Amino acid sequence: MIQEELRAALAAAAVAEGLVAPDEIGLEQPANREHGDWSSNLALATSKQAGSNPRELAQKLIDHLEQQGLDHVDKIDVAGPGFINFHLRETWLYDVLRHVVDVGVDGFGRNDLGAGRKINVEFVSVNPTGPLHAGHGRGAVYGDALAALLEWSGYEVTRETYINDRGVQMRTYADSLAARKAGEVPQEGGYHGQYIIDWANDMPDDADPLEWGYAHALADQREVLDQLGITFDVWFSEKSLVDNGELDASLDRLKDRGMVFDEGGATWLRSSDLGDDKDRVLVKTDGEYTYLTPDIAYHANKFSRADELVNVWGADHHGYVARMKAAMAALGNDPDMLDVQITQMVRLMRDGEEVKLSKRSGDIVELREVLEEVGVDAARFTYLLQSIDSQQTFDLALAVSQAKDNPVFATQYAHARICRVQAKVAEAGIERLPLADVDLSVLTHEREIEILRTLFSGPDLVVLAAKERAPHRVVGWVRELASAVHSFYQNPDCYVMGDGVPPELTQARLWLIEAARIGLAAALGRLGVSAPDSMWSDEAETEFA
RNA sequence: GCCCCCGUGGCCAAAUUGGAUAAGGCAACGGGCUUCUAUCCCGUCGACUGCAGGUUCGAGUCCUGCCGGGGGCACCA
Repeated sequence: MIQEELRAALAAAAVAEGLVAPDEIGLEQPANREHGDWSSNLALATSKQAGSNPRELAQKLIDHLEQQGLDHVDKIDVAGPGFINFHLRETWLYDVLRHVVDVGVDGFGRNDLGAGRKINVEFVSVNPTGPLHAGHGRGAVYGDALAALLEWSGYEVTRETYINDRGVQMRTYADSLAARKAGEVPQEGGYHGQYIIDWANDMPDDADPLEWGYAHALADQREVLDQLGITFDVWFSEKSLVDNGELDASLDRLKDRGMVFDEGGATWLRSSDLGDDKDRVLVKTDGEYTYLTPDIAYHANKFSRADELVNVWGADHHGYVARMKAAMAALGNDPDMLDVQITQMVRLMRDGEEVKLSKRSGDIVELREVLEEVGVDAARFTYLLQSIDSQQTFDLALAVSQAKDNPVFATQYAHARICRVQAKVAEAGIERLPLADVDLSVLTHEREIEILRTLFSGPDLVVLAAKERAPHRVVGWVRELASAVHSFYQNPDCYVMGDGVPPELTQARLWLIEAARIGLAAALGRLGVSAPDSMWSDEAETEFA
């Protein structure tokens, strides 16, 4: 593609000028179009070693570049402090269009960043002691979208969740169910939610509260995750690690490596030697393990199956990161291969009012209720709108509104509009000719060029988003593409067919919107959001007509 | 007290990970459109990027110290 050619040309120019070119030559698409289509900071980055001022150096480099007779390049100039700006002919964007059509929805954005490395993405991982809440939805959708993004980028991905199916919380939960079943109030520190009362009512008299409660909670969580379109490759049981001796084995390994000591009747991990603020208890004085201990065995297990680990944790677990990394280092794993992503909190709003409690139960709002109110597409898209580093406001009313300020609607609508135009054109008996037979050089309108430029930036953005573990960047991109499509669609000078639109232009525009459709469908698909052919059901359509 | 995240026009926010003149949306103001099936399109107004230093050719972005908001600091999970 064009940027490789330009990079190679810049590298050659640097050599010709007697400079050592940086490993990665800076080349980007400037925000301001007056600065050309591509811009390099090569002269700025090397002016020191050249011992000359950046603008003069840039001009010398340009002299070398101009001798190379580069494809698509119209002119090259120096700007600002010493940027080298390439102004291209539109022909390079027609190559972009052909490429997008060639790779299609499945191939668009696909890249080899991961080079087949195995990566394990662990998310959700909540106690099987109750339903998933609205807040859990963010981590769930983020983890799933991140996994898809990594698959897109050439990783071999395992989607995994960890079930804390043993220990104090499970017993407390079972006791709370039993208490409600007996018509009593759960003890201090027990589970007091409305759902415990409901579930206790459903529990058969002869059921074991621990087993029944576990199965019920798990089934409940799984049902909602299924609705959300999230499927795990592995549901990993904490209990299994204890039962099969893996936990003791990892504890022994820590002891053998001298990372453990006894004090005050408890067993401690020397985590303070490895970056944690303090040492941590592994085995309590009562002989019970802390939460950390099986989790260490679990992470060791994951490292035996994958090259890299990603954990998606809620903000309330951030204090736990340092000790887990320390534990991995203590076991001889590379703590840098454990990447913990912390999701900040979600505030639910409806029409400007904060929603704290469930309408149905009066408890915390369940994820199920969010899905019922806004649907899967809107829920997924909305959860993914912002970086997980910042707190989120999720407006339920906005997520279902059919207006352009609803990002989900606007984005899906762009896809639907393209489909409607394609259908309309087909109905008119106009057939789309093979791309090779179509002259794309008639695509010169600003709106057309904007779509092509956005499409071009997609694949690079996918790589960046995968590196940053930031699916919201893909959301931002697809919104931008949708916006470019709407502007094109709305502009009377850009009609695909109709009076005054020459057949050649119709043909070129049909391919243009098909390329845009591919970009939209590819990105939405990876985010787990549908790309509809129409925004309105058949009934509504009839009504409107 | 210590740790993590955030702080960008009146409000919600983006910024190619250190680039040029800091996107876009809401609201306000001024025009226009009624379509290839949909509540739109174009323009104007509005920002010492929380504060103070530092590094750099260049800082919203990196470093230090403050201020403000949220979350966390268990032999709970």
